[in-house]
Amino acid sequence: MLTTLAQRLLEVDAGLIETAISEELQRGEAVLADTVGSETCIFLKGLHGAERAIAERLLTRAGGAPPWPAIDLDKALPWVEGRTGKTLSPSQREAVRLVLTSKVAVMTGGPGVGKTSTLDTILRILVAKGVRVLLAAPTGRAAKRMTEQTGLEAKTIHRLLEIDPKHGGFSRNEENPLDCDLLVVDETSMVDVPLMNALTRAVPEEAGLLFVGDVDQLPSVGPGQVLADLIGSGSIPVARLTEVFRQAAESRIVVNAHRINTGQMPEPAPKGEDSDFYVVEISDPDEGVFKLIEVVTNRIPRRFGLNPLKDVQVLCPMNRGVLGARNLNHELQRVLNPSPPATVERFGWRFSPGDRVMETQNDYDREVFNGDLGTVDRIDDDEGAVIVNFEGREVVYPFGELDTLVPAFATTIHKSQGSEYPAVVIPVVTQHYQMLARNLLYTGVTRGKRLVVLVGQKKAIGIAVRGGQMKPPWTKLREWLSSTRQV
DNA sequence: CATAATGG
Repeated sequence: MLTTLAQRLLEVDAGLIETAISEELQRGEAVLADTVGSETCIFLKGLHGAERAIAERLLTRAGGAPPWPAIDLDKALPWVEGRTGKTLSPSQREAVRLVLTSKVAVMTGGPGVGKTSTLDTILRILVAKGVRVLLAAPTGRAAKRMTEQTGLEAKTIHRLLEIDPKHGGFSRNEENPLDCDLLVVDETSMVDVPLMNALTRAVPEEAGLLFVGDVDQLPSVGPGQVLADLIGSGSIPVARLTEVFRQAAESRIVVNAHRINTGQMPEPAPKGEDSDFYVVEISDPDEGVFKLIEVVTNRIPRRFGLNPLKDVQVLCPMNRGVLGARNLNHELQRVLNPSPPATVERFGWRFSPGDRVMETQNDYDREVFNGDLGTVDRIDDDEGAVIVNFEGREVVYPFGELDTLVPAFATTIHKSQGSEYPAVVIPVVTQHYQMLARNLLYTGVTRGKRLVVLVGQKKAIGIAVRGGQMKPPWTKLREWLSSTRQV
């Protein structure tokens, strides 16, 4: 893909490009993948230069003291607990202490470990001390959720940095830095090198930085693995939250998420025992489609009383293939909403009352964000619009504006990042070979709150758990951060 | 050979 895209872009021989790329790699400069418009293109740029700049800025700051005065936690913690009515665990308190004494810090942990309440405590203390805090996240939904959870306004990183498409960059930079004492970034695992470069450029040197996220989730699709490198470098203080509060410790979901992370096959509960984690074995993809539909439409509703239209989410490693999100959307729509009273066909999809749908772009006017799930309420022919219900709120989509709406009976694991569902069904077959990886399966499995069902080939699950096809790391951020070559 | 995000 690299070479074909580069070839199309540069109109040169593929062999030449391969040579150029390997030479760049030899020299310690690498290839940077970036996007222009909707096309992913490859540019030969100094990716490592960007990583070095990030490392230098972070190391300079990490060496300094935070801009807020020392905080007496023996007083501050009881004060917060009195207001929230929540008591923090010892590991959460330690995380609060570490973050409040560090100018640059990382807070990481999986779902249910209390990242949110720990962050809330940190923010309450700092805001009460008059510290100017800014909050940001890489996606619109994550920013919206952060706003709801903290009661403070959070923006997408792009909006915070005031993206300026005309000049192809951000208005916020060294010359026009953000006005804050601390910038908190949530869902940092989704931030890639170019965005982190822009972000660190725009943070004033005196200000602190806190990166929150789950390292075990999928890395950014764009270049780099920024959060993993920040943690792996050993040069930045890391608060790791591991104790799981949300689900009982004996939850098979939690146990198996951990097993997947450590390269072990997920283990179903002993036969006959109640569980929240199941594996339905299949021999080939076509049988998989049949069994998956059976699981979603019959077995889960009957055994767990869950509604397949609302509670069950199918999460696929990819869009393509019979067990891809695209095909399963058609199949599930056919079975779950067989004879709707009305139908509108647009952009290759059918929309009917009862359909589960997803918005795929942030719409700040209608307050609907990329990844938000809704249900088609009705089709208004007079108005020429589809009316979609998002969590009790009616949103009107004129027929001509349905291009950002897609059926959501099935979606990709990538798109599910940052969402949770009562039940999750994940097809895993060797057809998904290119995508099979630990963090992909981990991310999918940890989206399920009450029930997870893998419909797959044992061989494919094995490939994923063993790490799939490992790509050589092209990035050097970790090395830049670890090295003593500080400015 | 596949995954995804941003905004006016």
